Amino acid sequence: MRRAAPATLRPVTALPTPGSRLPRQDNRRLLLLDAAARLFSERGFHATSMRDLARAVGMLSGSIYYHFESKEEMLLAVYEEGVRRVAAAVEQAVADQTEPWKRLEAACAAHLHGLIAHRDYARVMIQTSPDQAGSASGRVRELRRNYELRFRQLIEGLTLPSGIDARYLRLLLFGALNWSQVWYHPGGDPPEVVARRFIDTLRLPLQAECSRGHSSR
Amino acid sequence: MRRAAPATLRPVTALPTPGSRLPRQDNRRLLLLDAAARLFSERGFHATSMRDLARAVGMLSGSIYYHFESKEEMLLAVYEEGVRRVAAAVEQAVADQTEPWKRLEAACAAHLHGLIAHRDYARVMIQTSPDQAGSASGRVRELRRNYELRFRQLIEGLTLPSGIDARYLRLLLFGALNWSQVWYHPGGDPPEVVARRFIDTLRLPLQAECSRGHSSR
Amino acid sequence: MRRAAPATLRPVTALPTPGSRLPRQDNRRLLLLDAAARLFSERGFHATSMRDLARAVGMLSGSIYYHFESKEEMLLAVYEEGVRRVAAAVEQAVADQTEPWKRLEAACAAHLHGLIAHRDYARVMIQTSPDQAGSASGRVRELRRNYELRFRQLIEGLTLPSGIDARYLRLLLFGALNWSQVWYHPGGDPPEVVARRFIDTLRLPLQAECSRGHSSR
Amino acid sequence: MRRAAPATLRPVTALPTPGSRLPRQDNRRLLLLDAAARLFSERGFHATSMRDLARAVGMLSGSIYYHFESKEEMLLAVYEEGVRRVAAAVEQAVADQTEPWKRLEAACAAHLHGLIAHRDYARVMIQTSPDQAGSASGRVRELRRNYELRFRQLIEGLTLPSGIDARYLRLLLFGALNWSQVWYHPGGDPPEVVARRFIDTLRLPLQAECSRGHSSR
DNA sequence: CATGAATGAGCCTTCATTCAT
DNA sequence: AATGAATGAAGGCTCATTCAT
Repeated sequence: MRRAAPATLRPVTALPTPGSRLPRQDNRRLLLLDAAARLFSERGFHATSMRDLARAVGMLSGSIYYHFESKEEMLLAVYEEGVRRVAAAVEQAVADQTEPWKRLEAACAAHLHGLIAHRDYARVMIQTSPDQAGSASGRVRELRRNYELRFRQLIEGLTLPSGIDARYLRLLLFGALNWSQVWYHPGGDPPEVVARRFIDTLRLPLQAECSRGHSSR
Repeated sequence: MRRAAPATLRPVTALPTPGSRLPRQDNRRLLLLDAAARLFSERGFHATSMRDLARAVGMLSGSIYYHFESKEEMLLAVYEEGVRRVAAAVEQAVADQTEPWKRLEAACAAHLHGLIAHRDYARVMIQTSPDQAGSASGRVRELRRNYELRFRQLIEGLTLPSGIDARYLRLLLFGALNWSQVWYHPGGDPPEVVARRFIDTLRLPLQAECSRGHSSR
Repeated sequence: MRRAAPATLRPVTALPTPGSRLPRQDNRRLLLLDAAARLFSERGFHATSMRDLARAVGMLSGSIYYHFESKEEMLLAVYEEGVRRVAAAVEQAVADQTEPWKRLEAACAAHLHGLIAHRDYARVMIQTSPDQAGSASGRVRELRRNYELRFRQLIEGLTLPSGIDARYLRLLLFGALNWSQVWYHPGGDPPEVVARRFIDTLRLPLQAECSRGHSSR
Repeated sequence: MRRAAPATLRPVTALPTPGSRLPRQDNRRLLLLDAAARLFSERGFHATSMRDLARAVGMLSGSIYYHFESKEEMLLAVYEEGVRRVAAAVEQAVADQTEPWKRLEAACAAHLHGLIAHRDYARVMIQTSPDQAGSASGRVRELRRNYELRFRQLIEGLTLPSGIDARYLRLLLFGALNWSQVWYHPGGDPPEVVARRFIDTLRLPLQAECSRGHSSR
């Protein structure tokens, strides 16, 4: 390999099928990506040095540059991998449902589950604001918007009582979900439960209100 | 080190009592604190250098050490000032109300308003996780807990329908409010409106549900 | 001093008048410049590290950056100082003469003397081609052209026999003079002698030819 | 290290003898040598990396080491090839002439022509001073002296007017010729013209002076 | 012949911090 | 209160080179 293609184009999470000969092609890049996700999420991007990253995978700092062009490229790769993983889970979860509230709940659960299951990647994804991503800020902004679009669509699919603004519902929900990274710690309720509680807090009353609103008119 | 009294013990934002003269002594410290809040919030703590801070107030980097013991002390000072400002606003807003939902709404509005009015300080406050605060991590954790306690109390004062968990309601709300820093930009709805929308999304249905629950029993 | 002004604007070579209080203001910058001239000329720009330079004046590599913005700025400063010194000597030498060939000879002697007396600066000046000066290439080109202009003028002042091209005479002479850095070593003929020999090789016959040409026509 | 036969012992530029096949063995070495000549001459030895060289011929940096033992060996090989090419041309040009001034003129023209025709090699040759050639400094010095010897002999063959020093004539001429690399650019006068102009500037008057000197004695 | 992957030293530069003045 | 000058460690990155495959 002359220059590593962007992570997102490869099935990075695909486990090698047992008998396959897909050797360890690029396992170091993956190792590095995992280390980067972990250290960036724990200490922050700027507080993590290339030497830290190298040490974490047992190589020398210069060797990283065989796999990544720069530290910033690593950040972007982590970010993209994070988005990729969570978005894929959400997409799949939504596909199994048809009822709008169920779809939203499934998406929330998958999103939350993703934030927790891929905690390192997700924290980088959430904490890296476009402004701080340097030359990758455009790409980061694009990835963010794309991902949010999914939730926008799901919420637009709901029937809401008058007086409830879909935009604020989305912001409320999205904020609440993402903030979970601040307080969630393994050992608490599993993500599915958290998601259901959140949705219940909003859905039951909203749906009720909505039905009453309809029937009373 | 020369002098540098502890930042947190002084009422740095206190307006001069009518007859007093502005405490000339330390207007540079305030300038520095503002610059730190702004730069830390824009670029992040690690991406801001002491030279940047010095340049922002027109001094040389070494001179900062007359006012602050270290860069980390500056971070903590910004953090504390942020908490101080927002907490004071919330406390005052709550004091004006007696009805539980009104109290919560007022607190949310004040919190949101604080996040926006003191944007620089608040962003530092929200983005600085205890883990990343180095030796100040204990103090940061303490400040966070204290502040959250206020919201915990306000929510415990509500009468909620069965099936709605107070804790998740708090997490939902708190997350939603704090996440506003990601999407809020001046020129959109003013904080009072945002707060009302958020509360409405939750309160009206919840209250209704709750009343029905009460009346049907 | 906040940021060092370019070397050429200051009377860097002026010895402090005995009683003056001009302290040692910036003596480190001068020391560094001398070291840079020496090392750049001995080993070449790229083969000299900032650590080498720092060691040569007894400081640490980072400290250099208080005096110079970058390594390239040092190169340019050496180059400019070299041009400044040699050009000043040439200018003064020319001023003492009126007869065209004498003026040229004086200029050559001063140029050669300059190359030898300020050997380190001059070698940097001669070996640094604009292409290799990076972002300073424009400035280098400009300095070169300015300096050459002086010789162009001096040669245009000569009366030459037909068939002798002033341009090639200039190139011949200028090349011969500058090439002296390759072969000159202290202990050989002093620069004045070298200059006289060069000029004699060209002048006597050219002048003779020229007179004959005139008289025979 | 793998193999890398010494560069200098092979007639690298030899055209294939009519019936022979092009020595397929080492066309990559030639390619590399050309690339090295070009890049070393354009950017300088230290500013050219092995990666640059590898990229220029479409291989990876490690692969160079099959053809050359080290970067310095490449420099020496370019240097030697440069000397070889120019010296061969000079030798052949001189062989065609018998009259001393004609021989010198032919040598100058061939030298100049060589500097221009093999510009990349020649610039490396001229810019690489023995001091900067590291462990190859001895070899470089030897090559330089040998080449200069030819010109020394040609000039000693001239009859010069008294007062003209053969040594300074040589230095003048050699410097002037070599300096052409600084100012020569393709599109100007062809090398033959430049050489004739230079020689004319010196010869005609010198010869005239000399004849007069002879006839008047 | 060449590659892929790594090494380890070294590069230029920036950093937070110190301290005499 | 602040500056000028420096420190020493660390930063991201590039380098020539190696070597199993």
